[in-house]
Amino acid sequence: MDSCRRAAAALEELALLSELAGENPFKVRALANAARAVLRFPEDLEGVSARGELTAIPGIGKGIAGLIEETLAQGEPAALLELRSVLPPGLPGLLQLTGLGPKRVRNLWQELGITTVGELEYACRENHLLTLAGFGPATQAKILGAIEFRRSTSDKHHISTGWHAAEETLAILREVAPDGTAEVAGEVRRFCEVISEAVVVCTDVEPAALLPALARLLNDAIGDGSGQVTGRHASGVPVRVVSVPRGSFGTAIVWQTGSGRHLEQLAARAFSGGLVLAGGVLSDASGREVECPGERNLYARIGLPWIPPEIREGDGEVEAAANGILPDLVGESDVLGAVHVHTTDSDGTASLEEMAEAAAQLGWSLLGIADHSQVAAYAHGLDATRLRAQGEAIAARNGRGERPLLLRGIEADILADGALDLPGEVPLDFVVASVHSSFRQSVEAQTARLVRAVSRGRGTILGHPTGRLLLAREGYQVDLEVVLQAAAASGAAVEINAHPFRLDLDWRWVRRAVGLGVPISIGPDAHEPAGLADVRWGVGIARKGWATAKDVLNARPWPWW
DNA sequence: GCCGTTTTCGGCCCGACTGTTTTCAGTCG
Repeated sequence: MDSCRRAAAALEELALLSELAGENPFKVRALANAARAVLRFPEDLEGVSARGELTAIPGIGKGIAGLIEETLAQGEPAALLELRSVLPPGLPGLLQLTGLGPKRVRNLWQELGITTVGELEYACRENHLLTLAGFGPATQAKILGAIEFRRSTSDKHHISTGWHAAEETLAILREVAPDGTAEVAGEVRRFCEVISEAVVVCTDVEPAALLPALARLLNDAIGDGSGQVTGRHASGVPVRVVSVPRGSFGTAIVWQTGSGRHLEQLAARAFSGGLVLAGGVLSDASGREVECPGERNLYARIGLPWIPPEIREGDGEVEAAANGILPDLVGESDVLGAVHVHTTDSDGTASLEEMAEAAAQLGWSLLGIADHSQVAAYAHGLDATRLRAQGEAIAARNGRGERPLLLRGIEADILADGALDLPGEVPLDFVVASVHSSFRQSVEAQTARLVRAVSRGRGTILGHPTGRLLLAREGYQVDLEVVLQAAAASGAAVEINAHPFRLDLDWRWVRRAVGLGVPISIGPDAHEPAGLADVRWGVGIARKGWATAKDVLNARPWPWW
């Protein structure tokens, strides 16, 4: 499989650079298609190549087969090296900015010599872009805004990135101190959608061994001499490791996990009980440390039950804990399955059967299939005929009594007039109403479209209700309060789209939805079998929003079945 | 660059939106 990934990476970069070089767009697409085709190819390419059967793979012809052979033989095709030497290395970075595509990047480079984000920003501030045909003041301002947005978010990371950095750090700590304790803390443990660092607390690590061990994983790792090491994971996430004595672990991990407000409230309770909680240490009146080897010890010392990390935001949880009314949060084991799953019928990489099989392996009893609707032609969206055929395949499978039970759904775009792109009169169990993010209308117009989609009522799930930071562009903004009210009135659900690169529902809105009785639907937006596990981000955010099992659509029988 | 028995040439992914135009190019999903 490694050969597939290498070939796909080479073809993908070739497609990107060819596009910047102004190649025939159809050739560019052929390269990109081929990259996808080999990535999802189930067999190692070395053998296929040896048998001379590369061109049997759909999307691979003589030309691209040659490129793949070059990649297998010498690492990278000559054409890629050639393009890299011709194009400035900063150009692909410019493409990352919203509003800049290959044509404009190429124009900026050739006409103004701009090859880096820094040069582009300078040119915007000096009004140089106005001299280019097709560039006006609005475009220049938009580009400047995109640069500023990127800068303001460059130190923010999606939780999945932080999660992986933390897990790799944990693995190293467990290796160097097999008898010690090491746990994730901080924003990752609180399940913040967007994190700025990954924190791990550990015990029993030889102080002299800590830095060298972590330096294997982290760039620019430095120790502060008191057991704390900081560095940067390859993904860009800053990592901080705090090493403490066993007796201090409970206090330390509470201190490193809670938000500032949560800790303030804990400190206030400690103080009223004659204790001092400060600087990650709990002390008695005489200033002596009160040992707490586990979190429960600390909470118990200040008269509280253990509080789940996800809700340690200082948002009422301390009071609820004191009154014994903490919610019994939904857990991964409560989830019966997932909705919003794609197959090869649209832009997924696995068939209906393969996705169902992967869901069965997770022990799920239901799986909601939601391929794209016809307007999403870029994703090979389904028209009425193909949707009906898929529905029949689903009914046939369900008829054989196989598990999981498959639900017939569709991810339908909300069209410009607010209607859903539903292909004809095809029986469906549910609809994911998905906001087309290229629709950048006023807040009122966007909100009205969502309200109209949600008002279809039961069986409707509102997908992409809002962008969190990673997608927070103007066009996504809607008045969620109005939309949630409409959902509450009509019985529709609101989806936490838990795609690994975005979470489309801020936990504060999850909590509001729970308050209004609007069901939360957890959609992994999985395009491949492994993606089904991404439902964990949805569960985490649901927990963070104080959702219990009864609040989550996927954790209970659907009322409209 | 890939594909195809109605095609070996002429298609290939469509619709909405924005900003720049004054009929359309570029971007996005």
